[in-house]
Amino acid sequence: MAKQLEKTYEPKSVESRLYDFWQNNGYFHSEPDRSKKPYTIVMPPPNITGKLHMGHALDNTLQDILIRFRRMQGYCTLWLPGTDHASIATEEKIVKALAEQGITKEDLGREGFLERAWEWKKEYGGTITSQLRKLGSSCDWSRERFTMDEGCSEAVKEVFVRLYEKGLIYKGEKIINWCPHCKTTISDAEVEYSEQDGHFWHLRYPLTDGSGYVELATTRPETMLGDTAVAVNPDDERYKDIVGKTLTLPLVGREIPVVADSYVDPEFGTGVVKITPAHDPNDFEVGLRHNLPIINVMDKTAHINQNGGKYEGLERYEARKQIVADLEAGGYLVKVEPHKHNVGECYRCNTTIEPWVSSQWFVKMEPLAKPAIDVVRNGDIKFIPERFDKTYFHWMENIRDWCISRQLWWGHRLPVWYCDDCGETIVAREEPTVCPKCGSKHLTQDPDVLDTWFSSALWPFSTLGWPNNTEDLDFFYPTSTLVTGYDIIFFWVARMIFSGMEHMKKPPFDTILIHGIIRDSQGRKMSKSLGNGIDPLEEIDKYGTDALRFTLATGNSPGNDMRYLPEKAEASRNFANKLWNAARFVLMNLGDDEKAPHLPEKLALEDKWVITLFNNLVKEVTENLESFELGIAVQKLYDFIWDILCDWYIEVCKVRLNGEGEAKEQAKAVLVYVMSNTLKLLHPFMPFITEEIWQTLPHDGETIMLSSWPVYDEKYDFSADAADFERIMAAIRAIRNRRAEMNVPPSKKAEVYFATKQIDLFKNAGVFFERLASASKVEVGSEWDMKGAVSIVTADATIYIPMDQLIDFEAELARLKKERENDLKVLAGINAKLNNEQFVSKAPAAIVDNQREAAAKLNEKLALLEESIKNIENRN
RNA sequence: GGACGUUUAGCUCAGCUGGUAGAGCAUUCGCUUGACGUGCGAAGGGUCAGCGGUUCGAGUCCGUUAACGUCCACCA
Repeated sequence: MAKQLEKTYEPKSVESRLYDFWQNNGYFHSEPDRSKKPYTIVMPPPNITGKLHMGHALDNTLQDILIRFRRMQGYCTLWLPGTDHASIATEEKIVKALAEQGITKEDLGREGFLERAWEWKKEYGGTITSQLRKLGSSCDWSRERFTMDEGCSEAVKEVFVRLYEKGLIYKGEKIINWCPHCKTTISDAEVEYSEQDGHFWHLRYPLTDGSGYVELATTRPETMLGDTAVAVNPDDERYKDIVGKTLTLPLVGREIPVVADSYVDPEFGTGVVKITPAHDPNDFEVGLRHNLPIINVMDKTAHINQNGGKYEGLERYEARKQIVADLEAGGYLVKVEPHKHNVGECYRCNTTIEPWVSSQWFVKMEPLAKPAIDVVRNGDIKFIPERFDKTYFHWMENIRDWCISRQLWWGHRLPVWYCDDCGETIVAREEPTVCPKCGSKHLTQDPDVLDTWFSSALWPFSTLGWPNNTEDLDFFYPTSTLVTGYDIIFFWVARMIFSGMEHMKKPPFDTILIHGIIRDSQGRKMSKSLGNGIDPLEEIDKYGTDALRFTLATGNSPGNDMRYLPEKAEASRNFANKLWNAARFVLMNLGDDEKAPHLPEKLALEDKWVITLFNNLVKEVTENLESFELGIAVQKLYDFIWDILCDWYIEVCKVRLNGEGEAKEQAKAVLVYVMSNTLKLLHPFMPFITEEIWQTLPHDGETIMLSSWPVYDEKYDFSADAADFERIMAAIRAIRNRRAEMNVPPSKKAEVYFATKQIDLFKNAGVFFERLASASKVEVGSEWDMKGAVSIVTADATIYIPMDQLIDFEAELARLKKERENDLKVLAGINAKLNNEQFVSKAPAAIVDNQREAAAKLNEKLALLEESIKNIENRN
């Protein structure tokens, strides 16, 4: 015996050792190799604040499967890893940590704070990447990048300056989404809407001339402090007379005009809308059209500011209470109704967003969106599944300018300076020393940083060296496949596409493989607040990395969510163990000096059968992987390994392995060949166990991960032999089936007689019936007179087992009749088709032939069945 | 208000370009068959949500209805 494996597979003793082996030998590393085609994946960079969760596990498992597959296929593969600085999330974490020490970030100052932040990054930023290693991720760690490293920062600056110079980045006084908790702007994409129970406060605003009042309704009464008009629809007859008049704003006393604007829906409410340009996006638009003043009544923590008069200093909801009370006291409140409405919240902290007018930096989207739409529309970039292109188009076609400035410290600072003397704005790659306009040396850099997604949008090329013309960039860009969840299509995917088109003039990737999210066993989203998250590292600890990966890949189809059930991981663990034991069996039968996997000259029938199936498997799995049907591929591997290889092939091989001589050598060779090549197919999914086994089997090369991917070969298609072996299998199954029905234990052997036209085939298979169908003796002839024996009818033979005493003849008769009834039903169906001229003339010939054959076989079988029934009925 | 997704065995889910349904788990029966009880052999269980259509033929294509879910949207 050459080598021995433990009885059960122990992932822990294998995984870290093999990962180190791969890494230390540089197997993950990649250099441009012009003799090969490139296959590139850039890893969606996890946040440095992150801890590995199921989403990461799925995302990276899928990427690793694709990369390992292509690497074995002979591509020059690069999987480029990295992390994201996650501006808001990280800053918040550090602020919290500081708070525990009683320090605010202002105490430290910008410099001091950033120093802390970098220290924090150094300490915790590597957590997630070390966890990714536990998953077996075969990325090129020597190329690990960080969105705020020198190169990425240079790319960010370059992009900012270029877009500014093209007029695609501008500064503007606009209404933006303000998070009073994070104290920064966020982009439209970062606002999440949720329906909430609120109120409709009906107010009356008196006309200044004393001729009455108008009634209107609002969900946010506190914003009235900033009202600068009231609007009605220009076609609304009811209010024709008051357009142009002024109202006196209650509590404030300001005179505000009544304006006519088609934005107002006369059917809704009273048809009158209060206009607060500073605190509502629609009102802001109306304000622009009518030249209304913008009165900002809130500060950045959503407290009323000095423009709010006596309400100054009140928090917005406190102010709401006060104002409603005062309105009521003043007779301005008509009524209050309950009202459900959509409230925008910050996607990071869930604080209600305050629309706010302020001066911010924007990316002009329309010119960028167009090429990004085209490249998906013309098929140069494909979503898998396709349906996500609809989502993408809808978003891209309706996109508004992207607010990119953030009032934070952790992130890429805007490369923008202002002249203290003349107010000139200077946008430059390098810090300017003098104002180009007035020559002043007093320049101040804009304090804001950029939206985190601004840098990740550049990820596919900034990580390859852009803006420099590097060899990497030239070879590996455009990248190949982007693997990510549908939840960040807008945040990230869309922005990478327009960035790639704008700066590289080429799409950043050709395929976007979209996956869903992993839910808990009840179908709920895993979340911190629910505490229902499942830690992938714990699952790895329990079942092994391969089992987790296998679980995530199985039964998962692109774009769809998936529930994580521990039972699935257990099943995967069992599968790994099954494979392990199959390998143990093979090894047990090998000598010390086995040759590398090869096929012998002479092959037995069962060899041809398994080789044919394996050859087909190679073809199918390869096709599935190439078309991103990973779940289907892994299912086929599971079925092949468990059902074909273990349950059948190994079992029939035992016959030869227990003997000696050439037959034994053949069986060994085929076993090693099939096993070792199957391991290759499985390797992308279960990298550790396959490597561990492959190494103990005879092999060429250092590692399975660099071995060559099996290729379909026509000369290994022995379909006819395979079909013959299937006839034997069918007979074995039929015998087992009948014995089970009759409750005969396997230990009770019995003689078996075959009446068949294929005498040689069944004669040669005699040993299989002895081994797998509890036969004590096998006789084959063209017919047998076996009255009283149990008879079993298959398409190719009638099988008699003389176990008279075990038979309940009545039950047996009933069973046979039921079988006959079933077969007749099926036959009737087939005949109906064959008698249908339409079917015969219109269906493909192969299908028709197939049905004719099936009918002929059934007829034969029915004749045999009929005979068996008669035999029992006439037994005396 | 739009758009999309899901609805297949008790549970969780596969099912690619249409040819009379599959897996895992669960259930029932039998098994120390020298790789594996994390196993072996066998069984039961589905009008593929409803209706209509296209087709020789539909879980698979089209329309429609219902339930659930997701995303998008400026109705104060």
